[in-house]
Amino acid sequence: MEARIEKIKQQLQSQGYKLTPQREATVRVLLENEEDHLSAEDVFMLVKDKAPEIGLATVYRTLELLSEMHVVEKLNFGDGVARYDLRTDSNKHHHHHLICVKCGSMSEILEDWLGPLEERLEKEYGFTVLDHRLDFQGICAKCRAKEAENSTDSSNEPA
Amino acid sequence: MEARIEKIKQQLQSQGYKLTPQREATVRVLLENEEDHLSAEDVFMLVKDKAPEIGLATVYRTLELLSEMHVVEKLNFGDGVARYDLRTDSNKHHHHHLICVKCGSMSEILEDWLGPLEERLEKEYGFTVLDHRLDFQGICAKCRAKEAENSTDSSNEPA
DNA sequence: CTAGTTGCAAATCCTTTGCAAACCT
DNA sequence: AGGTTTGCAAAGGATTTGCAACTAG
Repeated sequence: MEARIEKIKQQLQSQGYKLTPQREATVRVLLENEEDHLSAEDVFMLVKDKAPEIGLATVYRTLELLSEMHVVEKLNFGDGVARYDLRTDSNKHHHHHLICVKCGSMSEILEDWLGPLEERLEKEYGFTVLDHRLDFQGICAKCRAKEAENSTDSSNEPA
Repeated sequence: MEARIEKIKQQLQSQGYKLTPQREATVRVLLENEEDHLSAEDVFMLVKDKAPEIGLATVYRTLELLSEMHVVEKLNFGDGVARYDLRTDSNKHHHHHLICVKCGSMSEILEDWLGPLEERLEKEYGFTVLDHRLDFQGICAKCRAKEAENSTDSSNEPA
């Protein structure tokens, strides 16, 4: 973990930016919550534990800076808040989301199923893919099970 | 076109809603701009030509209503504004976007390349797919050509 | 030192909401 | 006539920005 912070520090400094305590605290929060998709507000809450005097604006500024430097990726699901993910490596972060419209849960498929499609885009459309986002909205296994037990079966064909 | 409006009118009425002149004007704007992904503000501007007295709030309310009725689809790219697309049919609207990070242009691939993936999700994850969104970010053919002519070639490997 | 950075509060942007008046069916 | 819908303006939530004070390198 210290190594990753050091690396980020280098990246910042190479662009003339400083790794302030606030920024370091923010990065640590992101490192400690790599599995989640934290919103700026989430990050703010968590950072305040480490550095209570930090302001929300600073968190926003830091996240934006890190985003520009491709240290984090700014994600956007349909819920009106931006979410931030630490990038695994400096380049690709290909994963897919399964968003359940019933319970709001979100899981990930980390496999990259899109390689072949990207090749087609390159060939058929002349489009160079830098990144992609694939979100599936639907009903998760858990909610489906719940539905099945509650009502015997009366949802699919109201016609 | 009149037929499609009539159909939407029916849908509204079947739920106890009315097709008011403002709503009709809004739907007409959407029909006349099916190719675009209009924001609420865009729609508002265009509707004002037909019905100058309309308010922005009404446009928002209408779009939300149409969205709930699955007449339009509310799209969300990362730019802080919701965009609205008329649905081609009442159920599936599977298309993919190619968003160019250089010029901001967006084109669509209407083919549905994801059928097989959705089957895998159903089988391997027990996840029922209702809808999906696949966005590719990258560089479009036009910008790539422009890049190639401007600089001879010096962008890929800064290391 | 001194340019980059911070915290606060005010400002902005998009979207939603309260309410009385106006309207469709 | 009665519930819906409208327009306005004010409220709301997320994010940004101005600015004087502060600090990392």
